[in-house]
Amino acid sequence: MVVAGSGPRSVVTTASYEARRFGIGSAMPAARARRLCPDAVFLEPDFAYYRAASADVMAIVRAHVETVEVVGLDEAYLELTGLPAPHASMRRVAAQIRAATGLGCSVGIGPSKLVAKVASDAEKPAGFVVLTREQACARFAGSPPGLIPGIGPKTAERLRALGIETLAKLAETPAERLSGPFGARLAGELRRRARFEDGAPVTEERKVISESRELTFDRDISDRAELEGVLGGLVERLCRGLEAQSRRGRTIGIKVRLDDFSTHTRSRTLPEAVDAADRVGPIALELLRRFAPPRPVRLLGVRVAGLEPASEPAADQLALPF
DNA sequence: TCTGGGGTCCTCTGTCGA
DNA sequence: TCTGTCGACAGAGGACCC
Repeated sequence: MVVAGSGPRSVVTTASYEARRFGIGSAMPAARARRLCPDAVFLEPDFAYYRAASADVMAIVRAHVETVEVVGLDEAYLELTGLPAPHASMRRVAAQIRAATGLGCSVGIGPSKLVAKVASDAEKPAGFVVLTREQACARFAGSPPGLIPGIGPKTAERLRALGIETLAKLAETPAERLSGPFGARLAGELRRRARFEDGAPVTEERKVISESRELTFDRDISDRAELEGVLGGLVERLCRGLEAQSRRGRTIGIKVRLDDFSTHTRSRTLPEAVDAADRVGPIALELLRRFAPPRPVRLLGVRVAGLEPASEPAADQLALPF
């Protein structure tokens, strides 16, 4: 089974383990997935349903653990420090999630978020892996650096070019050798992560700092008026969302992806935060007109950043005469 | 056959005021 | 009064995550 949109440019949201055996994976173009496995059952994603299921799962998790850091729809870090029997607790949580929702989950337990994350990925689906930092180092010594969250395809490729193909090799590579190509900061971070050293706390609150709406067209658009019409619709959608959440922001931005897949952003920061379409719209429009896409456009997006609660009325602010 | 949507964070560069 | 330095901020691009 493959979950993917039906449009000509849709990508795979996820795929069952049976489908993955055909080489199908997340973010792959759906057209390619169809060629790899024409007999697969293709389903349209239903994010409203996933959000509801996610809320059910997270409610169960929160009933057992005080500090929960939710990362996306299907993942969360739980602070287990202080729990009398953390392993037994997590077995109970997993069993309760399955009983209440029919959904399985993978659990990774470790001294840090990094170890826990890699442990939980190690034996999907329905894994239950407990590791110390030292055990993680030993178990994944021969694994490629890309196993570590934060080391993506680009960084992995650059490491490969340096002859670094395993986590053990990365961990023992002198900082000086890495700081040339990666800079001192990233070099240190790469070495630390390769040793599974991570002190990041489990933080309950993830503050939202931007919100956006974007759309990839079924066919590239060159017509200015058509683009401006689409932009207006995106602004309406975005601002309805912002107003519903009582959020507003100071930085208005647009995103344009051209037919050569190059991505361009333009933004402007205002003296005061806004959330209404009649404030955001004209600025987005001006940014688009000024950018004047030099090639057919494949994707158009609009974004409001520097978000703050819209609750404080402007009357609270002192008006200084100039 | 190409490559979504919604986010965060980092880096680099330019500008401006202290 | 002029100049150099530094930090904050804005803007752009890119890597990465689910």
